[in-house]
Amino acid sequence: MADRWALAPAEDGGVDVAPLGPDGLPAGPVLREADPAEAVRSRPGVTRWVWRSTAEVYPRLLTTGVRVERAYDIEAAETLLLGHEGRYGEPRSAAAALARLRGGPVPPDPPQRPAEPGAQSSLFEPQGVRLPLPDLLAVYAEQQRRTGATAHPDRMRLLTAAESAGTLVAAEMNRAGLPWRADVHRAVLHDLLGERYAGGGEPRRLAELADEVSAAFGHRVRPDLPADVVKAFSRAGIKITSTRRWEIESVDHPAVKPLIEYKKLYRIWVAHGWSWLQDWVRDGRFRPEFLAGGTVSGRWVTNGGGALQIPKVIRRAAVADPGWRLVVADADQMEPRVLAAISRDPGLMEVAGRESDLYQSVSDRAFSGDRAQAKLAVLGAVYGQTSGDGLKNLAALRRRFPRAVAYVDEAARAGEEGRLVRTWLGRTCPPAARTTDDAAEEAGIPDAGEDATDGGRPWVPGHSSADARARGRFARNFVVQGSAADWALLLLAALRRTLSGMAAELVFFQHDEVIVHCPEEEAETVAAAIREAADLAGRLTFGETPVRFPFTTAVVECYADAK
DNA sequence: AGTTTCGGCGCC
DNA sequence: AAAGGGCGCCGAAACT
Repeated sequence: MADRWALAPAEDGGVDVAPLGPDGLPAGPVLREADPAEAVRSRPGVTRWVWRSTAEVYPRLLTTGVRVERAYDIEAAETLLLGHEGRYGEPRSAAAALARLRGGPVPPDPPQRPAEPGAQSSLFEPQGVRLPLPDLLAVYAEQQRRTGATAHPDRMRLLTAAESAGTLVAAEMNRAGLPWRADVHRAVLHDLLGERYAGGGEPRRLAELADEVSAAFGHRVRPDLPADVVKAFSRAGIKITSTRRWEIESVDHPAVKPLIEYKKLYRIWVAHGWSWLQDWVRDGRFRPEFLAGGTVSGRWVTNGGGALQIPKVIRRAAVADPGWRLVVADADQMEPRVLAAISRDPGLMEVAGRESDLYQSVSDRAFSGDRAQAKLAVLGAVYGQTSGDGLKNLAALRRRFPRAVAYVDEAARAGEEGRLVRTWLGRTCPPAARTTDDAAEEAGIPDAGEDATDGGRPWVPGHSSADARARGRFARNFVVQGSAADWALLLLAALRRTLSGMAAELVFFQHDEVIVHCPEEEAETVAAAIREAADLAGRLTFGETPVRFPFTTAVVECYADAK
């Protein structure tokens, strides 16, 4: 039996399936199956299912307990391929890809569905435009051809496979949910915010803090209204341009302390308070909807629930089931390790080849042991800091790690000039909006796989506009953040494979952090599996380099105890 | 009245 | 010490 099959839902609730040959072309007749789950279950030898969209097919399979080993998500691949071809903005549905292939009118992508609190059903609504299997196969064959036409077909194949694996993990995590104790959450809220008053107004503690702020100003001020606060400070003879915390903190006024406390608690109340609990927690699970590849950099997003922004104090409510544990693992100093791997800077690779604290090692070499300065310098280089101490420290970083800094400088320059910038595997940063004439004269695309350095000559944002500089910072950050996202996908894929025979489940993923929910006796195996997956992902993503990707792993009952 | 943008802050 | 990159979320403000 072919190890690769294609699958497309049919209009009668069944599915069409067809075997594919090694070349990706159909290797047998299209078969109609009445039961989608049975169609998959009865073909255990299939190692990769090719389908339009994991979100269309997989949630339903999971409800019947059917999992697949690998997938190829045609629409995820289309997004990556269009980006790589410099065609960001073109519709990326399979139907659009077919229209481009056949020369018909290209349908626009359907509008994104907004988040619906608690609507698990949304996972089972048809998403996007269904395509008959033969059409799907035509699009797939064309994608294979386009993949082969990229500068590094092997990397692009790895990227589309990794992104597809990500869609499987996301669907499985959406189904599993993060173990969540509503009673603990309520206790935390009561502890922080006090009693709720009838009528849905502010809880007691917020009302008290608002009164304190008003008392400090000598008149009624609503701390949740920035305009009100700016006006109140102005009346008190203090000029502020915003009510951001860092700006207010430097002000000497008795209203500052209760105001900052108010803002902190207000945030928890509106974003992760009682209504959040009502909306997003059911049956002991927090169920956000993870969306793999939701951003151009490849980072995931969640639809609803703010799952990637859970405040630390609220993590107290994420508690393993009785007899189970949470294995919480986050990558140590991911950004500089990724920068070392993509820039191939010898000094930084050597430092990143150790598992010990990388910022400490960098500071020993370039900052006389001042770890905080070293960290700021590295993050400043990655984020494109333009002023302050970070800039000064950047010079020290550049002296010791010239190739690493030159690498992000070159990405920034390319971004400013509107050229395409790619991650190591070929995920591509959208260039600034420009005319098709501009696009036509594109040449010399910098590629993470090429030597992109220029001898370490500092790059300075010269006479470019503020807009161009912003694009430069975006591109500078993209090569690191995007390559990190690529690596994280490979990590998830490897970990998912290891866990497939166990009771353990991946339940959370946040850029450089994973949580696995597992029986206590599996915890150490899981922790080891994460470490192995991280190193495997490093080798697969970036090739053979000395760079290591260590994790800090904690086996806990409660998420809040992990750090 | 309904929709979009803004300000601010949470996480990485 | 200063205010760089990404995202989502909420209510208020600013619109149509």
